[in-house]
Amino acid sequence: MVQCINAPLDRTFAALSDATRRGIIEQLARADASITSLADHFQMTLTGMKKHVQVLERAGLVITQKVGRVRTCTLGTRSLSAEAEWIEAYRMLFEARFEALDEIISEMTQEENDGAAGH
Amino acid sequence: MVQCINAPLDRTFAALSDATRRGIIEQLARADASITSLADHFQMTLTGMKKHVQVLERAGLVITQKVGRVRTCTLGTRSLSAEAEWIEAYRMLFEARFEALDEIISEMTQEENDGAAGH
DNA sequence: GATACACTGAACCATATGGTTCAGTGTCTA
DNA sequence: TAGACACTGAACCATATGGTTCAGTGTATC
Repeated sequence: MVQCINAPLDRTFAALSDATRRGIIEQLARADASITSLADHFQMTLTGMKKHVQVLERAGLVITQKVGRVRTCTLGTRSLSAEAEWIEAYRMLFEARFEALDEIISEMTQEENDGAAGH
Repeated sequence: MVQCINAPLDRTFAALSDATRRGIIEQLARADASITSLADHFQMTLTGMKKHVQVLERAGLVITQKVGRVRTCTLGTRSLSAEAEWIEAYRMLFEARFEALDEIISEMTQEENDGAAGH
């Protein structure tokens, strides 16, 4: 196996693959919130919301703390740097391919011009 | 519902949440490959590999073309810009929170200093 | 102390995911 | 034309996901 098995990356991308969870993150970026208020906002049962929050928590994107009977959700301490890095690396590869293509094209153009000069 | 339902974002993040699929992308960044060669590289059945490639294809990350009996997989035309933007927006929110925290802390320090000066 | 509130856990359901095997179909190649 | 090769599709399996209901447990509040 060549590919690196990176469970945190797995979990984070999986956590981000759901619109509700991305919405929760956007919501928490504005202000901390309880499970109840989030469930209310996303029109979902408490239990359903708790599951989403757990997924986000496992991915390190959200931190929760229970005080009294209220569990407050806060944006986590991770800045998604590993994920940003992966995507950035991909984009660089992607750009590199186009640059390579550009090179090939310019080489071809060069050859064409040389060929034209030769005639 | 406030959150934006963004199916492409869903599909891309879901596609990236699997280490094998990230490996396939890395592999295709080096060179185009057939289903067979990918299946071989990742020690998986052809059928299994085809499913992974289909997931990547649906997410627009990979393009495939069948010539003769060989289906060749190429890196897609998408540069993951929407995904990079989402993550960047998140990181800005994240940083903003720390800046706000910094402000609060500096305000607190200011007050402390003022208090010390008052004594 | 009764009642309402906020969450929790178990159980259930439908569907998706990640993999397999097996039986084709179509394409090279000797 | 026979055989090998590359893929495809259906069927199956175990597990995960995204949701629900229902029955608690613990905490505020009147």
